Amino acid sequence: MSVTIKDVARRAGVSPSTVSRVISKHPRISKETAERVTRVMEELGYHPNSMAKGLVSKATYILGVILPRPAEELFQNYFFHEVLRGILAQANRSGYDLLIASGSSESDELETVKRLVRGRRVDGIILLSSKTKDPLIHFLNEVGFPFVIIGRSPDFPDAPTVDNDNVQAAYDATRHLINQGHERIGFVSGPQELTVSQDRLTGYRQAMLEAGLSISEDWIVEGEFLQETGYRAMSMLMNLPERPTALVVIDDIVAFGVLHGLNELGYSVPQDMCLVGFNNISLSEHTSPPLTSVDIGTYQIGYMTAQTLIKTISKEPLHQTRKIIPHRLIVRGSSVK
Amino acid sequence: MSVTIKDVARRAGVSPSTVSRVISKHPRISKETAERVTRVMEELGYHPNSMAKGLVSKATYILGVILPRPAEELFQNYFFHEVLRGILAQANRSGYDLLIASGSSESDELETVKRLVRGRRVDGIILLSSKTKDPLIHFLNEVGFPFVIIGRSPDFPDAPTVDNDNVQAAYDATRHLINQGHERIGFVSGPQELTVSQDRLTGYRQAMLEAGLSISEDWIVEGEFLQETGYRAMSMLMNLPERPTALVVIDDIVAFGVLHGLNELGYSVPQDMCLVGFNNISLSEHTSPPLTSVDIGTYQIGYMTAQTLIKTISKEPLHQTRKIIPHRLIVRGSSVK
DNA sequence: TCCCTCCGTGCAATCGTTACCACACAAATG
DNA sequence: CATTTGTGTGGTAACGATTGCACGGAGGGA
Repeated sequence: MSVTIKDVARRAGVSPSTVSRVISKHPRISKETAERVTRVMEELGYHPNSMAKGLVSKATYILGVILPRPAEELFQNYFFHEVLRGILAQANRSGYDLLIASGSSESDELETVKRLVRGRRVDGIILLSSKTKDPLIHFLNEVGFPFVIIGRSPDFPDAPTVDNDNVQAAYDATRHLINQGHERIGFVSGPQELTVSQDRLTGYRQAMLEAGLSISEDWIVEGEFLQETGYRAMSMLMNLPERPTALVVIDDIVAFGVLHGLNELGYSVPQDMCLVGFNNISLSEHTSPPLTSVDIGTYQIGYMTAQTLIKTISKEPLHQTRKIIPHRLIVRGSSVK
Repeated sequence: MSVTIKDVARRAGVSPSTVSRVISKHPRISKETAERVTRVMEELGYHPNSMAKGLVSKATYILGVILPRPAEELFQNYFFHEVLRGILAQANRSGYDLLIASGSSESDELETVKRLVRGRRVDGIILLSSKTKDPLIHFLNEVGFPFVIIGRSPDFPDAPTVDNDNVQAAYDATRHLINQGHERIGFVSGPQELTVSQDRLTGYRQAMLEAGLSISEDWIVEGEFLQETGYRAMSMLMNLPERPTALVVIDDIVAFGVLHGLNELGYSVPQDMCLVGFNNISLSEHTSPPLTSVDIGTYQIGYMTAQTLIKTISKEPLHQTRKIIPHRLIVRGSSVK
């Protein structure tokens, strides 16, 4: 049916082994033969059968990406998309394809990963979210399969990860608000079990403590990565007797919800409330007022993750198992009067 | 190394053929054997090697998704993401995985597709964008490889596609504005070569014509799927001597740019300008004012596309090669005074 | 009782590559 | 000139599954 290595061999007047050697650039092949074979391959439109190749070489040149489950409602659209672009770019550069998968429940997800690993469908796995007590990490760690986590996992300190210094990032964001003269600063968080929520909350507390400012626990609202969370948080916070004058918000999307709610109630940003978000998604530049946000180098996270995974697969030593991508506070209208 | 069908066979006291038959639910296998083998498979944590399987069966159970090139700057983040979720859901339900790929240039992209097809890396391909004179469609059509286009391709009317009735959708959006009493209505478009731009423009013109309203060509601005386009279009349109009082905007993202620009210049929506967008992304509910938008059933598009492709792969006849997903106008504050 | 049919299972070829081993021949060494 | 070293290539056995063919035994009909 389709053109195989044998067809090329016959047409070029050599053996299949020789063709295989030409493809893998074996040193002991004569220049003339190599050229002739290459020409024939192009003539016939030959491409090696990936499965035959994979069967013998035990490599698929596919990286698996496990998406967070939509069911958990913590699907960070915009963040995820940028990360994926970064992963894809680096994977392609290194000759890898990307297989994306998800599960509809935790056990389903684990089953999927087992299938991918045991069925040799991918050479390595990228986990896009990291929570504490993650059974996926546990499994991958146990069977010794190459994987990289985006974020960090306190339960498996040796697992390779790519992450921001989220504590420092939140510290910087909070510090920025303190520098503007704010004393009552609130924090709108994501789901507790995610390390990113925990870390940013820590950074916020640190900055407040260091500045000698006290935190009312009413100022800390937990939710999900959705505008609804921001909207709801806003109405709770604005009804407090002693309400904050500024907010650090876990994600720009959530901050949009806050902004919208404030607008609706006739409050003005930054006069009545200052806002700082995270992720610096492209829309943040185009709200009214534009949103101050911590740029966490989302694309670069993806890029670096793929690179780390590929190194792990080819058994190159990693000089550091925990890579930190630098962040940068982008100050815009939502936080300066 | 890893557990194979032979290990299972040995442990269960049967031949590898029998194990294979148990897996594929061959009818002529005794119930007892089937149960015993199944138990052993679970005990050993056996998963069939996907490449050995694929080599002989000539099926990979992988669908390829070709992303639009970022270089073209027509990467519709939010649209794409929802579609992908739909594709993924349906693919998983049918036992398929998803491989995503893109190219950095047109020829690179074609090369990637050739590699996927000829190298038997995927069983079928989904094209996420459809433009006129698309070399990918030409190639896939020529070699007779299963594929489905999201959108439509005027050059290949027989190719299976999943699409909206974009002419009608834009007609409805425009009609809605006309019903509100507007007479000078503008249109902010995406790249000309995309069929979606062409179709929506057609629908807009149709509605205007039918209502006996004349269109000034100054009211039609072409750009890309970016906020910048909206921002720029807005400033051009507001400087016209006879400026429109309402706009149909090709995508919500672009409409955000318009909205932001208007806010910045102190114009108010909907008093000074009414807006209708497309795609009804989740943020549209949370702008100030909330954005009226045509919901095109993005998730369902993905879902249906995967379903159609899988049918094509298994050579089931399609009762219709061109599937239309219904749209729905969601009226919000940006278009009613 | 004999033959035919059907059921459950094993044997062996096959899918398209890779990689080890062998071999012919040329060049270099003593 | 004999021997070693090296170069370019072919033959063949894997890799881990599927599948057509064959075969022994049980059951049913004549």
